[in-house]
Amino acid sequence: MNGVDAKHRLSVPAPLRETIETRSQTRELVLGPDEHSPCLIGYDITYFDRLEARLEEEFAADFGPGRSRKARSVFGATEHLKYDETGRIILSPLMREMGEIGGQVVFMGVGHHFEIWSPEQFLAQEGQDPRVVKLVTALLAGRTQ
Amino acid sequence: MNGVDAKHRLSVPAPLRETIETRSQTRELVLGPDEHSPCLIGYDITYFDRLEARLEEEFAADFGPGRSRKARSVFGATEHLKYDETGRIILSPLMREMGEIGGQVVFMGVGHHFEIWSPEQFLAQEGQDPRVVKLVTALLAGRTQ
DNA sequence: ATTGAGACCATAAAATCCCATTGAATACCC
DNA sequence: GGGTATTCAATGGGATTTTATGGTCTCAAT
Repeated sequence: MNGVDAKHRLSVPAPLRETIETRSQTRELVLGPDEHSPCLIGYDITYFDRLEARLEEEFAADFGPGRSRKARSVFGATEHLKYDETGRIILSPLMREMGEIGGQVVFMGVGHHFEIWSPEQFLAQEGQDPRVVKLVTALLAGRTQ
Repeated sequence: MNGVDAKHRLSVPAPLRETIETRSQTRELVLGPDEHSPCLIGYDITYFDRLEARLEEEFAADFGPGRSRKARSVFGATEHLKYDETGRIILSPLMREMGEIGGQVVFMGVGHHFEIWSPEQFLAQEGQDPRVVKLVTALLAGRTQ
């Protein structure tokens, strides 16, 4: 679990930075609101390209309102963030609001991308896996890492 | 049976390391709590990739909430750990807690992945194979192999 | 002036590396 | 075969590096 300080800075966990950098060769990530849950999702820019390609594939020559709607939902509220060698990003007020983010967050890898959760918000969700609930509960209780 | 030292280091058995390295070409493994038993499960990253692929296959173009929930349950409580040439990993407090791990552990291969048990926890489970119980009992009593 | 972003330096804790020791299993030699 | 070297796995301890995070300073925009 990582803290968000008074300047809204947030350290991206080093292992995550490593995969981002090996995948994309940049110190850059894309953040946005999740479609279904009160959390943020993040990924490296190569995955961003994949999302674009998927949209292209799905709609092809169709430039109707459906495409626009989908594009807005996928890309509309995203931000591209660079982090320096100390690995911190700055969360904008919008991101903090959309992710319901307070003073602490949990990074959760979910395969191709990752999620950023407020631990309290995570535990408030129905139907989470009990193992992950246990993990987040332990994090909240201060049993570290 | 291997010990967990004061720095929470744990030697991964050499034969297991060998299979991990031939399978994945890395000195890296994924650890997480088991779904049903109080133990940890571990696997190499090629198996991790397979889990990812299976998720992709199962949900395909479906990006609904079910997919997110499944991804969180599969990947959410896992850690990727590297080990050096001496073959040791560091067990985080959370992993020790979720695997009910104390000062000693038993590695148990179960096909494409392996399990890490506290010997006491293992013996406390109902319905274990008597031969394995005998083995773990012997290990606990100090009779090696 | 105030605010916030961004660069930079500082620090405590934790992870990682490196070297040394033990001890068991195997190879070797007479 | 019996005894002895040799290898390699597991582990202990210290030194070193990395990480997460706090603080300061500058600059630009408001």
